[in-house]
Amino acid sequence: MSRAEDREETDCVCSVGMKLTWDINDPKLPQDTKQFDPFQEWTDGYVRYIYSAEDKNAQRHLSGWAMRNTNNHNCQILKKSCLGVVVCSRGCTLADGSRLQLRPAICDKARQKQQKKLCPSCNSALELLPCRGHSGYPVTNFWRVDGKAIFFQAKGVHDHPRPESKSETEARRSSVKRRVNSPPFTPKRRLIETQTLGPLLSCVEPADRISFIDPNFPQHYPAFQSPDPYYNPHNTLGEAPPTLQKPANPRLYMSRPSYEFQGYLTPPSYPVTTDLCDPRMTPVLGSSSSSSSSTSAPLSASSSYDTQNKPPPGWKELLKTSTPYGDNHHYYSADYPCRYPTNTPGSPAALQTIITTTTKVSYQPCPKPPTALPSYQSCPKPPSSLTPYQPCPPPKPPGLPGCSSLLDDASSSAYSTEVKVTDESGGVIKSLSFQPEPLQTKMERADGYDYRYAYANTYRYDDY
DNA sequence: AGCTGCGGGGGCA
DNA sequence: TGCCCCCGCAGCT
Repeated sequence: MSRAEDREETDCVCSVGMKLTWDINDPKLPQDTKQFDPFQEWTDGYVRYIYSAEDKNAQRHLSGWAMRNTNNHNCQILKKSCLGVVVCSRGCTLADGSRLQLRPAICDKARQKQQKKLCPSCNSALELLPCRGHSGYPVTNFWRVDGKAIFFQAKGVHDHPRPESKSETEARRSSVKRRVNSPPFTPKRRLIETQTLGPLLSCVEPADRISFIDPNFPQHYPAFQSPDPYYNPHNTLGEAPPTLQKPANPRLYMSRPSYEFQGYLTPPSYPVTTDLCDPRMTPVLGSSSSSSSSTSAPLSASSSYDTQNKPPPGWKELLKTSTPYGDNHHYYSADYPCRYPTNTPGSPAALQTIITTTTKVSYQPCPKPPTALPSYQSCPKPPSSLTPYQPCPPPKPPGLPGCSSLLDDASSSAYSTEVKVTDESGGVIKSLSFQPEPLQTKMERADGYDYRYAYANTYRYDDY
């Protein structure tokens, strides 16, 4: 795809990065950037963002998607490609029709190890749904540091559900650790806990999955709408409905409660961070979100990634003929190879609250980014002059680095939401604040842009 | 152990 | 030539 096409596709979106015309490969990127985009964890589609070089998440090239480094032989541009998502090969469902959506391990070895494990629910093999959202290839993200800005460009539309976010995976891991280090709890207690924190797994009825490839499938995939509010692991908060009416979480009926996966299934003190990082709920994680490294879920896919990652023959042709991106409404193509459905926005069920935590919604402007903070350029270069792309170790700026800027009129009116997740003793485990997605996504949605997966957080915006 | 980034290298169009 | 991918390595957490 040419740069002009990219621009044409994305110019309708009004992030700071989209307002300006540039391409990650341009010799010179915009230098007069005075405003930056708030960090977007769940980017999707052909989008561009310009982050502040002070943004820690941007510095770490963070993404909710499982992105692995891809060598593009360009040391100035860091390229990452999406690994997809790990699901149960049988599409097994729990009582509520939920299904696993695990984060593939980034490390090849870890991923292979992950693939050897079984579904904690049905014991069947797990499957890695590779991402083929970019002309049959994985969605790619590009990062480039230039001046005081970090330029981000994404190419492709994820054709699979979201895996666990990095923060989720880390939280689960730490939850497992806590569980290991703490006295075992009874199933009864787990019931309470799950009812309180909600499920972390997402799923779709197998039938839905089958119908997913139905060319007649509606653009918004209502058929995939799960009646269960717990459908998506990300709908931990924003998608939360006003009530807590919900039967016991199906995870309670996992056949192997002692499975190592249980920490993932029923974390007693799981920090609800998932969709607080949703681009539609632009996170303001700041330094506290400096998740060092996430890990893959302790599950595996039955099929080889490498095999699946190979675009099937005729894929490109299919995509070309369907021109899924031609009109910037890629999801509307009947031929678009969406392989995995999710529920639909607007679903009342999807709006159900699943965490009973201290949720405070405050309306407050995002502070302007500090102006005199160290930039990438100020960092000592490595010995090798051939590696210009060397993000500095995260500085320790004051204030809220994650809320580094105001986008425009739209974003300036944005407000942040702070969520405090408390443990059983009432202590705050994690306190996060986040913002609704920037205007960009709003406009996308106005175009019917991103309803594919109907991540419950999407609803939040509408609720606003 | 796993994440991350870098770099060499092969295949393909 | 550009893009894709795989692989190994090293540093870090």
